[in-house]
Amino acid sequence: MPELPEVEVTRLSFAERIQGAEVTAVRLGKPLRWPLGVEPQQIVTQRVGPVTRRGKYLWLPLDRGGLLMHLGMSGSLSFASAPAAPGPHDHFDLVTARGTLRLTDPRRFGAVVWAPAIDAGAAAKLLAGLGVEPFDSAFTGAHLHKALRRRRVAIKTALLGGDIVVGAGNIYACEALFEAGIDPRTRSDRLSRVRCEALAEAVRKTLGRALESGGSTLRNFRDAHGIAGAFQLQARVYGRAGQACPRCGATIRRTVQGQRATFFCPGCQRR
DNA sequence: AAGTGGACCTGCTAGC
DNA sequence: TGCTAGCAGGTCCACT
Repeated sequence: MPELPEVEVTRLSFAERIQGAEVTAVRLGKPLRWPLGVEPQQIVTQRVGPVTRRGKYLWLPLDRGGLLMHLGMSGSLSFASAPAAPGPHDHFDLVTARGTLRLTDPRRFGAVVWAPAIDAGAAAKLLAGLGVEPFDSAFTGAHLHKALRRRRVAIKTALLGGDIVVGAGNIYACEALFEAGIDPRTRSDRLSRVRCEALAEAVRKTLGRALESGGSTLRNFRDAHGIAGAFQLQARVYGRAGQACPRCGATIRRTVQGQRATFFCPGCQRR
């Protein structure tokens, strides 16, 4: 589910309200991807600081460390002052005086992990190796071109890797490549500098538009207020195999790369 | 170093 | 109507 826009929309929807709140209880459901890494009791009485995002991870700082959270494929966070009784897919509650932050995640690929600091322990390990932020000034066509020079994998696969630029998952990688007019099967090291400039711009534009739309809701994504996203309605290739390309009218195709579905227009996306 | 495939887990849908 | 195969927004890890 959640790619960078969904994670950022989620962050914006509860960060201000939870900041400064004291943790009064922690409730764990079924195991998530990794163990919490601390006794829940150790978190109680700590205060929540400003929530930040790195790639698709959220960092929730506490007085003596913090929690690194990931929504996996099917996770979402809610923040409510009077939460319902936990359901079968509610696997983490951070109860505070201001409300309860709850991770709901049917597939349990998500995670909540304690670390003494964002650059220490488990957090450091998980965040190491992430690429640049797409909205950072360091993310340029030149950066992309330099990184892609040593890669022979298809550009779609390279974008999804997250070690060059973070944030574009399967939907937005497909959409950005469409935006840039690049065939997703193009070998990374064959992309010219000019096309890398176009791609960097397309990634920013695509993620930016999704952010403005509140993210994409394919199945169950909601922000912490329970609001669904709307970007999926403006997706131009993702999930549209067999339909006409909105730009050139050719039939959109579906293929598989690295065990993930890829959607593209054979008419206006070139190698 | 870079690339590949498998692993994690559950729910929904299309098709028989 | 009921069962089953296939698919889903991520990413870590082991292995070549």
